[in-house]
Amino acid sequence: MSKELTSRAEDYSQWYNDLVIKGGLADYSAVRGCMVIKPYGFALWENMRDQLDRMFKDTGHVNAYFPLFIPKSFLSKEAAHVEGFAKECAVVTHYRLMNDPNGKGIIVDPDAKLEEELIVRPTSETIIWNTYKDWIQSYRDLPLLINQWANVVRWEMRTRLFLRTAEFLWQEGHTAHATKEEAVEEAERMLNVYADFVEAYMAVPVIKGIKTASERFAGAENTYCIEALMQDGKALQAGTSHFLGQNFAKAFDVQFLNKENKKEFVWATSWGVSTRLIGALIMAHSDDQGLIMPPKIAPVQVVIVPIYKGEESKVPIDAKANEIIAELKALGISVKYDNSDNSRPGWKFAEYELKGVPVRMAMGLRDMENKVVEVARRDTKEKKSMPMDGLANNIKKLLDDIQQNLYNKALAFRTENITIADSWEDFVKRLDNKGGFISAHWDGTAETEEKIKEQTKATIRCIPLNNKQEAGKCILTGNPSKERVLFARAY
RNA sequence: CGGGAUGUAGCGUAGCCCGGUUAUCGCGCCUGGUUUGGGACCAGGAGGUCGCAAGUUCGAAUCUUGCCAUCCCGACCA
Repeated sequence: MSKELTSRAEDYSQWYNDLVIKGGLADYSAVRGCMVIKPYGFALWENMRDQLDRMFKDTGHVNAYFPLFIPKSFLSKEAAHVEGFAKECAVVTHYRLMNDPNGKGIIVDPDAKLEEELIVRPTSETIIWNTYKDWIQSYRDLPLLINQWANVVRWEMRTRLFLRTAEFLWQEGHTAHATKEEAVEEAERMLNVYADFVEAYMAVPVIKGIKTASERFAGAENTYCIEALMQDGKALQAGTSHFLGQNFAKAFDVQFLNKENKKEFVWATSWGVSTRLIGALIMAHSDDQGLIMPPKIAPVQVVIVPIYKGEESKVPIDAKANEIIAELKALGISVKYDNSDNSRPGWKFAEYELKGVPVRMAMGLRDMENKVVEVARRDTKEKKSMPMDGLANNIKKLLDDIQQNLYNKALAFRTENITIADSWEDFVKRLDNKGGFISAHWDGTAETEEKIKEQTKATIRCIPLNNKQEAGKCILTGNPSKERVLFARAY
């Protein structure tokens, strides 16, 4: 394995790919546009998933599972929805293979054509609402608060590890409510859950907002989102929560009897975050030495590297290490003890830095005599000796400190990179110079939004929640505007 | 689907322009030994349809044509 990562300044996407691959998270697979998530990357995803799942359950949701395949006719029931997803669907047309009569391997059996094609889900609204029709009759059946952890397929033209793969893992919540107010409240609640998770666990600050009509989810009445800023100045949509109105209820005829014994269509939400969050994590924190994992979701929080001098010193070092490991584990800290003999300490140091393990401890006979260990933190690369006495508690504090420091650093970066533009020239200059979020006036029309996108590649990332109302002039057209919106180039 | 590039051992590569013994080097891997405080060293060893297919030639990794695949930049998108 090559030791150096490509410098960020040189080629950001190469740097990103190196981080993912050399950091041991994932790799390209034999299938175009799909990736293999390696054990280290999957452990990270599991930590994120488990925490999110707890938060969903704390807000009253339960998990279920719906089919991978969606009959083609389901997808077309909601007009905007099919319009949005039709271009990127994988379609199952046959159910059997056969030997090629010409002896050239195996072919699709032409006699095994499906009556109705099946779509591999790009999202599950349709199959779920088709099911909800059977589950909902009365107001007593509401609200219905269900989440599923699943994989989905979107046949993208161009893919990027974690950020945009043909298949990805995610969770999708689908809820049904008796009133519009309740549904809106739910969509906002889940947006807050996402924001809390990303900020508190991933240490990535986000901006909560709503999408403009043209950036809205296909079939939604309103799309809430959290937007994060990456180190190259581009924005990343980290999660979305949709108020679906009664669109899907009407498309799938899901009605309930209210207390007055009158039929009403139910109100819906859906919300999701995906393995893309891992991409956000990488691009928000990593440096030229490799990944940096926030302690709260790091697959390994502490790695201990023993320093041997000859076979006989292994015994006492191993013994002491095991004591320390037991103390750390008692505090719920995940530890890896790497006493493998096939690589030397220096190699291990570099390797765990590449993988982003928050805290590294090195311990040799010298340290044992002095009753200390060498502790190095990944975020600042600061090294110091810490006494064995009270070590576990001090490491716990250190992990908290690293978590906080990562967040502060990312927040400072983002604050620095939200700027205001009041003229078109300034707007374009800021985009080209350092990127970031640019707060500017917009006349509110889709046409202007489109023109800005064409000319600058910048899109409106969101209209921040509780946005300050302020009269101004549109950056492009000069038409009146009542508030600023956030523009950025995005992934 | 447009523009660019690349395909040689598990990974990274040299050789290609100008055809010529047994295809280069590094990492990794295997065996033995010495080592271990920032990517160790010595000795020995295994590993190759040079992306695929045709063609030119006495002879092709190298030249020609076609195909395939991948990556990067666009369009599309979470």
